[in-house]
Amino acid sequence: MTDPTRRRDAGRTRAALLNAAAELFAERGFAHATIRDIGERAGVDSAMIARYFGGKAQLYVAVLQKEQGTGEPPDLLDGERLRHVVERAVRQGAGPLYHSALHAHDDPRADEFSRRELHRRIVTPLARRLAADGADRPQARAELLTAAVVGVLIGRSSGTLPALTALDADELAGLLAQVLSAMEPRECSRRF
Amino acid sequence: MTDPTRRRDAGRTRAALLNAAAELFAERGFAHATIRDIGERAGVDSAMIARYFGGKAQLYVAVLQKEQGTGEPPDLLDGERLRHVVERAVRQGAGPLYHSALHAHDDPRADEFSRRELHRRIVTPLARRLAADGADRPQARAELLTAAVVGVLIGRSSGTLPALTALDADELAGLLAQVLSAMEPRECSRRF
DNA sequence: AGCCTAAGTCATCAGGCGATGACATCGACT
DNA sequence: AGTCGATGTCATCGCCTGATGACTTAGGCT
Repeated sequence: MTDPTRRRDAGRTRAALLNAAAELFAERGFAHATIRDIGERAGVDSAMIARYFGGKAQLYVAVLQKEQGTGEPPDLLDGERLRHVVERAVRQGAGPLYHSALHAHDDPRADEFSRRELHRRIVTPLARRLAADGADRPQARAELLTAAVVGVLIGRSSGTLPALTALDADELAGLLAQVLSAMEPRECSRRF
Repeated sequence: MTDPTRRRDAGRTRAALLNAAAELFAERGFAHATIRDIGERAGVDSAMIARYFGGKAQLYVAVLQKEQGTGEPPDLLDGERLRHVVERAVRQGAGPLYHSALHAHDDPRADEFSRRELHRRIVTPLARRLAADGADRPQARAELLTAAVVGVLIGRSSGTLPALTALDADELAGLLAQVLSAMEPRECSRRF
C-alpha cells in the first residue's frame, strides 16, 4: 500500500487477506465476519477473496490450514498446552475453530472442515488422555470438556460476563485447569 | 386456525407467537431465528410480530419475561436446580437466555435484557453460593462456570460433538455436577 | 516502445433479513 | 342492517450479505 516498490503483489494480497480473515473469524466466528470487513481490514478489495480463495468458505478453510500443525497436539490437560491455548485466546479472541464447537456454520464445507479439525486438535487428544487415565465414557467427557472450555473462551469475549473478561491469562488458565481436572478419575472424586 | 368458533383471536395469536418464538430462540439463538420462521411455526403471518410486540427484539424480551419467575432461583450447585436446567435444555434446546452468554445479539435492547436476566438467574446465585463457601474470586468463578455450562448445553445441540449430544439428561447432569464442584473450595483441591 | 497477462477496481446481481403500510375481512355493537 | 374498530393478509421497502463479471491498470517481457 504505502510501499511504492510493490504496488501489486499477489502473495502479499493473499497473505493480508489470510491474516485479516484469521483475526475476524477469531473475533466474531464465521457467520458474523463479513468478506467486506475482511477486505477492509486487509486493505484489499473484497472481490480478491473470490479470486484467490474461491469464496468465504474456502478462505475460512485456508485460515484453518495455515494454522494447523502437522501431528496431533498434546491434550488440554497438559498444563503447557492449556496455557498456550488460553494465552492465544486472550490475545486474539477465541479462534475460528472454537466457534464451530457451538454453532454450525451456514456453509457445509467450512462446517465439515471445522468439525474435523476441532476433533483432531482438541477432542481426540483429550479423549485419549482420559481413556489412558481410566475415566469412563472418555469420549463424552472429552467432548464435554471441549464444549466447556470453548464456552469459557468465547464467553470471555462476549461482553456479557465482565468478571470473566477481566481475568488475565494466568488466572484463567489456573481456573480452567481446575475445571478440566474434574473430569479425571481421582481418589477424592465425589460421584464415581 | 381449525377452530371455527374462534377464527380471530388476538390473545391466541399472541400466545402462538410467544410459544413459537420461545422454541426457535431456544434452538437457534436470537440472531439465527427469523421472524418469518417464527410466524410460520406459529401458523401466523410474521407481520403480527410487529403488531403485537413491536418487533423481533421486543418479542424476544417478551419471551424472557414470560419465562421468568419472580424471586432469585437457587444456584446451579444445587443438584435439583441443575437437573431442572439440564432436562429443560435436553428437551427444548439451550434456551434463548443462554445464547446471550456467548454471543452479543445484534439488537441492544435484546442484549441488555438478556445480560441482566442471565446474571439474575444464573450468575448471581452462583456467585453468592461460592462466596458463602469461601471460594476466592467468587464472581469470576461464577461467570466462568456459567460460561462452561452454557458452552456444554449449546455445544450439545450444535452437532459438532456427537458423544456429548448422545448423553441423556441424567448422565449430562452428573458430569456437569462434577465440573461445577471443581470451583468449590475442597480439601483435596490441587491448585489453591 | 509496445503488448499482454496478472492484478486490482467497480457496479451490480440475487437472496435473505426485519420492518412497514396499504388493503381486506371479521364480528361486536348500536 | 349497517358501521367501524379490531384482526389478519399481502406486497414491498431498505439494508446487508456473498458472489460475479466486465472493466481498468500495472509492469515484466520481447
